[in-house]
Amino acid sequence: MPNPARPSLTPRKRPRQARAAVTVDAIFEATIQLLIRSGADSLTTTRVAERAGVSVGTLYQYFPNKQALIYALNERYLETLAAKIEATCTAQNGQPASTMLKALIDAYWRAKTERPEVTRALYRSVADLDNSALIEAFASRVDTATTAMFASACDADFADLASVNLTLVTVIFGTVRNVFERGLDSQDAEKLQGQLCLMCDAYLKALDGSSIAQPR
Amino acid sequence: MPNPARPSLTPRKRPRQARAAVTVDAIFEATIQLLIRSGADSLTTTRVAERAGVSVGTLYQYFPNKQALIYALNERYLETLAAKIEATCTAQNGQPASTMLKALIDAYWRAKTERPEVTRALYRSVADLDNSALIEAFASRVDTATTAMFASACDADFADLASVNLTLVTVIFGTVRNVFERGLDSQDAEKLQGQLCLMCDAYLKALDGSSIAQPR
Amino acid sequence: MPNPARPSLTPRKRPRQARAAVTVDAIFEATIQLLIRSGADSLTTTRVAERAGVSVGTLYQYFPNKQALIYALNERYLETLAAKIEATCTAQNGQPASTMLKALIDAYWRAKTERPEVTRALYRSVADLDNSALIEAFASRVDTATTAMFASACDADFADLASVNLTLVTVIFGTVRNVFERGLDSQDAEKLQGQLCLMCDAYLKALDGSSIAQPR
Amino acid sequence: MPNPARPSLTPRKRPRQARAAVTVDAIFEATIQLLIRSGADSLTTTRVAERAGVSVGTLYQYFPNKQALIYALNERYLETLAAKIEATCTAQNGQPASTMLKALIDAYWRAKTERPEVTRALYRSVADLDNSALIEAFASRVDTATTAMFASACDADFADLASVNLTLVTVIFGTVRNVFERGLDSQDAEKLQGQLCLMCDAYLKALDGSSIAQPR
DNA sequence: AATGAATGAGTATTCATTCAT
DNA sequence: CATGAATGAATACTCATTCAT
Repeated sequence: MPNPARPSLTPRKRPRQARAAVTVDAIFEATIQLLIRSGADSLTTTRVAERAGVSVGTLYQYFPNKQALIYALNERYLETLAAKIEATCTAQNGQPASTMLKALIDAYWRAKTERPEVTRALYRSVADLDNSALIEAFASRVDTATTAMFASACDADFADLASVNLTLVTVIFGTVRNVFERGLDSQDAEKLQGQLCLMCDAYLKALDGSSIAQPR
Repeated sequence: MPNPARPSLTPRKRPRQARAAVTVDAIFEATIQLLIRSGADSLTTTRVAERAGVSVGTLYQYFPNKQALIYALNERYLETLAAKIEATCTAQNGQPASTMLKALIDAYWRAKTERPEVTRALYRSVADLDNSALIEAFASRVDTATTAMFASACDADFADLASVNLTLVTVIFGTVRNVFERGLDSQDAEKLQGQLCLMCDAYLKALDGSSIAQPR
Repeated sequence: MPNPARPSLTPRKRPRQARAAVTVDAIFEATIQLLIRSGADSLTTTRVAERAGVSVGTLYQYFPNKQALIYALNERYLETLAAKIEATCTAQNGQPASTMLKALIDAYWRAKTERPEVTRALYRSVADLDNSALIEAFASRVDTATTAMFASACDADFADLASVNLTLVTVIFGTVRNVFERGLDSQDAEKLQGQLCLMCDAYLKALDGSSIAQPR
Repeated sequence: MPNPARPSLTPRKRPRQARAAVTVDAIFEATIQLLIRSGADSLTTTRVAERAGVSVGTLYQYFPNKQALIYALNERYLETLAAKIEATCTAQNGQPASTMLKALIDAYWRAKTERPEVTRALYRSVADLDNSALIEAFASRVDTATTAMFASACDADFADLASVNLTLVTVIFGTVRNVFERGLDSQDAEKLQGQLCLMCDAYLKALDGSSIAQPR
């Protein structure tokens, strides 16, 4: 429930006509570019509009304020990301757990590394914004998808699936974030991806022998 | 080599007298408080000075600009954190790897969770700031300490210690960060800490059987 | 009780040093000049500051927002006006009612006509502003002063002093306002002032014969 | 002669068809509503159009600019008011002066009090607008009507009718305005209306005995 | 050393008005 | 005739920083 005191973060109007959609996309793209080049601090609505090739007024027709613009940008980003993860999960239905893990790690890693500057820029922009709602929505979508996937594994049965799922997702996502934070080069990153797979696999196998997960 | 174009981030003068140290501490504390309460966006030097009980002029006697203040704050924070990790690593010398892992995870987790709002505030404030230098210095200190520790493990010999160390540190730090990002409650967090230990342990054991690590 | 939702109208800080007082006075004077020349609509804080010979920032050190500036200006104006009326009332203590009336009308009329453009400018500027609090405070001060004066009249005793006082004050003030509104020339205005005295006098005499006021 | 520099205040086109008249009326009504609710400052053409249920474009078909809209609104208002006063004056032809006075005061008072928020809103909106032309036209119509009325009084002959008329009209109109300005409650207002009648009556009687008015 | 008044460039945001559809 | 997306000049207000006292 958003605090009614603080200004709205919801878009002012949805683009109905084709050209309006183009306008909104241009604004989003311009925002990303500026975020990458100069960071969130020097992001001004005027510059965004300028770069997008529209007037400030137009920008404000679609976003009630600057925060709402950044918010919407993150929303769009997370939505795309969630969709990718969901697709991956669906595709892995019935596979062995180890294959699933590899696929999940790979999909997430790839999505984040595809346009690394975008990832970095958004990681940063998000900072001051109160986007917990977005994060929560994203987390919930992902949880649902990955949980369903792991539940369908042909070679494992998890006693406490929720816990296992939370662990895996948190570790994977966190590791990726930290790779960006430390600015690891792609060689290190690649090696690390492999080690992460290994680690998660080992984790599942360890569970297998414990009281949490039972061999089938 | 710092870019000469961007303003200096180094403090203007070091506090020599006792009361000056008090002043600087008050400024740091005030900054943290404001960061927690209202976020980096509404952090102004005037407000920091006000809350610290000094005049703006005084603040500028110690910090050449706002960035330098935040930079110094993070520096102080990371220094403390690094020191804690180093202490932990030293204390674990010669222990079994599993014990080391547990200790490292616990130490880091505790340091971050002690004053969660501070952690969160700093995670955020850092965003726009170009603090890669800080992060790198911190990472390097930590790497040295943990590498030395793992090398001394009484029950393991790592074929590629650097790789193993990087993996563990990245995974652990990243996981903690993600716990904050998702805003997990303390119950979930605690459970996750246990699972993380389990996972790292399993990782080491898996390495044991592979070509990377050889049993002694 | 001011609505806490709308921005404060109270000054940000009181000028303590002599030069600060000069600054504030310059701002007030500049505001009046601009109000006279171009009206409230085109009054911008930038222009006020410019004309006052200070920076916008300085203006905002003393007034939290534009409204507060106009509010303070009116406050100052009404305070001066109230003081003049109070002085007049005090001076008339014990005089015959007719003399009092003449003095009151004369004092108010003169105060308003002294700098007619200022009067006109303030009449206008007040429009959108919620200055009912100011008006009320002013009215209350005036009521007290005039009531005390009329009560001391050596030749009359009012059965319903409150009512008589309200009538006289409302009629006098209203008439003056309307003179400005219609833009009467000074000849007409002067004649009207005389007629107003006559009318008020006649009113008091009429009351004398009625049940409201008793001859002593 | 209107200043050619300032934008025209005359309507762009007169509504010829019935539905156009409805549109214009809706725009007027919407303007009044917004004026009442939020004041002249936050009155925007977009909002007026929205509330009137038409597009901004349509609004601009009838009014060349925002000022013209407010101007026209006041014009309409003053026209109605003038008509009411003229009707009252005509109806009083040949009556005793005292009756006339009572009728005039009553008519004006009633017209202003009927929709007090409208009165207040228009009193305010007018402020910045250069509507002296409107006021003058209104004053002239009223003067003609009241002068004719008083000239027909069956029981009085005024030596300086113009002066008497100006006095009465100014006092009455001004008093009413001040009642609104001070925000008197209806009880006080009613009492004041009575006292005003009394006062004006007394004024006429006083003139009777002086050199200005001669008994017939 | 400390103070805090003054500065003014810079920013978010609004809104009257136009004009292509 | 009607629409409403686009415009961009204009404005209130902030805040890092300086410097005279």
